[in-house]
Amino acid sequence: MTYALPPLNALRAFEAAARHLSFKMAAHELHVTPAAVGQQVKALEARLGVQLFERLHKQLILTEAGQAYLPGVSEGFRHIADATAQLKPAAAVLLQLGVHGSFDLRRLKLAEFRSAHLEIGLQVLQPAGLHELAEGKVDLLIARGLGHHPGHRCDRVNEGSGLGDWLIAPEGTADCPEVVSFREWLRAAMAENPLANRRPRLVG
DNA sequence: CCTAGACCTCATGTAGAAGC
DNA sequence: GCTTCTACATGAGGTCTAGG
Repeated sequence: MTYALPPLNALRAFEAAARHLSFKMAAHELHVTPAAVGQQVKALEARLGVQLFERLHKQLILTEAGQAYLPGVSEGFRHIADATAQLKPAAAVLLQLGVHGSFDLRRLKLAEFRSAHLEIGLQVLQPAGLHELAEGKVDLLIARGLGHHPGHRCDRVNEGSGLGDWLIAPEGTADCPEVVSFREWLRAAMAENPLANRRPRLVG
């Protein structure tokens, strides 16, 4: 059996834009530009022959057709997400951790973290910096002395010591369960080994 | 009224993949 | 290797709102 489906990227753009009622917010969620979202939605409308949004200035409104279409599309994506979650492979989530060069990884006891969180496949890239985070090469970054970055959540993981080490994660994923788990683990490990960030050491 | 900011549209260019 | 298609980015421009 085949399915007469519109392009899934266009559906994602529509679904995100309909939820936020904003191309800009949808673009932020999907990590593309507003123009890309607008083009995807426009292409979807052309393909369906139905106008899904009413474009007002500084405001986006779902047409009746859009309102009728949205629940089914959202439900479809939810089904896909559920089905994906039910696969439950050994490491359902792959987490790429970037670490600045002078950080001593050995005191973090990552092997214990991996044992405690079998559902998380943790991989480490060192040295890594904001460049790697921006390019998406890493999902999280342990950086030194850098506490504020627009669009990112920065949590200090070793209170009260020098420049400090910060765990930086994109706002969109900062509250994901696996990220929260790692953040808590990191804080606990840093509290247990307060000297972990003071001794530059090459690893590898 | 003027200006800045916000948001979207449109035209154009780029990059990668696929088909020939 | 060339062409086509898809997806996306960039930059200019239009329109509205808010503030001075």
